[in-house]
Amino acid sequence: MGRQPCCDKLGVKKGPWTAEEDKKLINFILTNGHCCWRAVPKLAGLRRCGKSCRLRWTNYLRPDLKRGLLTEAEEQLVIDLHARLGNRWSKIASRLPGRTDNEIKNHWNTHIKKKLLKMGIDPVTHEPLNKDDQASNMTETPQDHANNTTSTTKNLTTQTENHNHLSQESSGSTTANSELAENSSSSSPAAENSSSGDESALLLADTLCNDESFMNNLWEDNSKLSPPELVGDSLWNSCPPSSTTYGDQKVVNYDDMGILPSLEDNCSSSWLLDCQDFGIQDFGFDNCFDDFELNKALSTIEMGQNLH
DNA sequence: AAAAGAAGCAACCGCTTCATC
DNA sequence: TGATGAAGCGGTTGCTTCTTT
Repeated sequence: MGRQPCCDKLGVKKGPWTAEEDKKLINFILTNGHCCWRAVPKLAGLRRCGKSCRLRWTNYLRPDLKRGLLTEAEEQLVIDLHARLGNRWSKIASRLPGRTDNEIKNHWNTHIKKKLLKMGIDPVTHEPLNKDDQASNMTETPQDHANNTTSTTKNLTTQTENHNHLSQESSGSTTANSELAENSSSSSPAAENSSSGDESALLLADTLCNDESFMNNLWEDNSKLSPPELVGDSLWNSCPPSSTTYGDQKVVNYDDMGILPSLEDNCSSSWLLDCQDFGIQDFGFDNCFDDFELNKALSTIEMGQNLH
């Protein structure tokens, strides 16, 4: 006796989801939640596999999803995390709220991979493809340097002093990344390729990267180099992040940065695009938004569309 | 204007992990 | 402790859209 298939293959619809199906799924989940994905299609009146419903919800319908291309900062973070975690897309996605593993995986394969190859960096190992590239990397400007993973790691050592200062003041930030630290100790492709002489530096780099306040600083620098320009991103980057000053160091507050938008921000942008397609009343959300919030969000979307 | 090729992305498949009994 | 089922994950496929010729 083999394992039961996740769904009855007969009569189960495949392929792209229709607006009607989306509507049913959204209505059902928002009303009842998803106690058991296997039961969802039946209860929601969908001829779909539970797995398919879960995927559709997590990758496309979830209210807290962002839309649009990844920003430079997000891309850089993906590269950094990929160097440390490898193809563990869900782990990477968990560090980028509003982004799905599927989205990041697709973006990696279609954009970042090519970018890295163009820069002469092996997207698998995050090492220079050949020695010539390595030599050219040695002559690059500090700004170029900050735009690739290997250089980010190298730069980390130069910022140790600042980091130590910051980590003392921002208590508790390192523990939030315990999993990263755990993973990076052995499974990182970059780490695997490093010589034993670099181990202490890598350990230091790991420690630094595990410190959110430190990464905030890096991100802040990156944002200076390449401010988000996409209209779609402007929806959730429009609010400047607040910051806390530690001595002469300014640390950007994570939750206030565009890269980690609040749930409210997401609800009022990407998710409402779906509402536009269906008509928000169809979701039975009439009570969730007051008129002001709803009109504000919809007008924001319209403005964004007019810019295109 | 049409065809061909490339790129992007949503969705599927099958394996793994985790929880429960 | 092993069997089972549900959910999660990563690789892959295939459709749609865009670009080039």
